[in-house]
Amino acid sequence: MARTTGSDGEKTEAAIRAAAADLIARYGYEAVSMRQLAMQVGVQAAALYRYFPTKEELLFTLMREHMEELIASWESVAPCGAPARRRLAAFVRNHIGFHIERRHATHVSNMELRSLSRERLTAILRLRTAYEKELRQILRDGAGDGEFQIEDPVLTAMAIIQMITGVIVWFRPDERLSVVEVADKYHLMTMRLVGARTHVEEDNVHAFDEVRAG
Amino acid sequence: MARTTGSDGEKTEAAIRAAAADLIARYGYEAVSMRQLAMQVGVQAAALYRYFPTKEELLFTLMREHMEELIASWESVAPCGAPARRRLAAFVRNHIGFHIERRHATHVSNMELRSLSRERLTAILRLRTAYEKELRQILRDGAGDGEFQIEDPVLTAMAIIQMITGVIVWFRPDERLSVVEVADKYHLMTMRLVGARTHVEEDNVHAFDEVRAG
DNA sequence: GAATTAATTGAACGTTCGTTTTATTAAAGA
DNA sequence: TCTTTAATAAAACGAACGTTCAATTAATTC
Repeated sequence: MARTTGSDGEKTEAAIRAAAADLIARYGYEAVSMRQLAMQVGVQAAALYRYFPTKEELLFTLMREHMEELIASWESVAPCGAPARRRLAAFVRNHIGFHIERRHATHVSNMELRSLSRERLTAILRLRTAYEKELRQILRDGAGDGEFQIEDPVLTAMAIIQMITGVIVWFRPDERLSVVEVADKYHLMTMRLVGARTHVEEDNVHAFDEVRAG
Repeated sequence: MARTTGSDGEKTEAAIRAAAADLIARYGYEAVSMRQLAMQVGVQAAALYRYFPTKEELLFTLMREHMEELIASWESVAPCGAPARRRLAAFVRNHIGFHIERRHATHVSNMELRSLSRERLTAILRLRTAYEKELRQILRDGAGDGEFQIEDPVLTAMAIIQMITGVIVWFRPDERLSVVEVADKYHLMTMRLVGARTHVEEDNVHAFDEVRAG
């Protein structure tokens, strides 16, 4: 056998990415073999090497693109000139919406850092740090304005990120809470956490919800 | 060669546990081979099978004992009759202290659930749920008393656990913050998160700090 | 319709995996 | 001291791993 009828490089590559994110999120990078991945895609293992030179390069591609898309997503909704509490609201809501939408890819990006080589790990961490700096700046601005009560913006940023990223561990679609409801609750908890004195409703731009629900 | 001079079963088993927690935390369960583990211990791979029948049983033992010790640790410091805000303080401080002291084992327990068989996974999740229920009850009690402002105790418990467990991702000893300082900061953030109105200082039993610093 | 390119198969490579078996030596007990 | 038991080494097992290569066929181009 050789080339199959209806075969298409673009479709195959997309199928590989999707299957890889799914399998790696579920079983872990090391536990998933190239043969298992190929079977999920519906091809032989050798066919994967037409699209990705090594297994690790495939992992790296998934993680890098996920992080780039996360940053792009934030840049597209960030209310730059707005007060800190509104920017924080937008950050939390975008983060939760993005991560719930891409649970598999997020799981991979969060869990498989140790499977990357030094240089590739550095590249991913650079992206992650850039993203986290956005939150730190919001917290610092809010603390400076007196909107927030924060002694340690770096530690608080860590705590918030871990809290709002943790949603993917337990959230399952079609359960008691919708994405918007979950985002609402985390938004409220975040505002309390940073000691914001204003009402949450005022800060809710609903930009994310409108776009995603659209 | 065969039995080596000075060899001792108890010491070897302890060395295997320590090396396994260290290596698995760093590289992941699937990525660590029995030969690699044996080399770290200073024995041949076959010797490991005198102490653990399979690789997975070794992983399971590490995770189960870690969870049991976590629960025992909480039971030893839990101020049962105390008001909710003091119990919450004790919970957060014990959790952070315990997890920082056992970063490797915690990492394993949090990251390697997917490498367990069905039955073993169930056993670990049962322990984890039992622990989380303690926190949920504290939140419910506090909400009932009016000490806390919480609409969704289950979701809030998840958020708090993820936040305070996340400390092991970034915390390194010998850096700018001590364990007690980190616990202080997380305690304060948690109290804000649950909408506690009282001052944090009153709720701080310092039991954990005294025991560990002793 | 012939030539070229794109996409894939099937078989094979050497390596490493978890695990088992057997033999061997140190320590403990009589 | 002799016997027994505890602890380990050394070698080997079949299976699975990531990856490569040559052959083969579908789609595209001329």
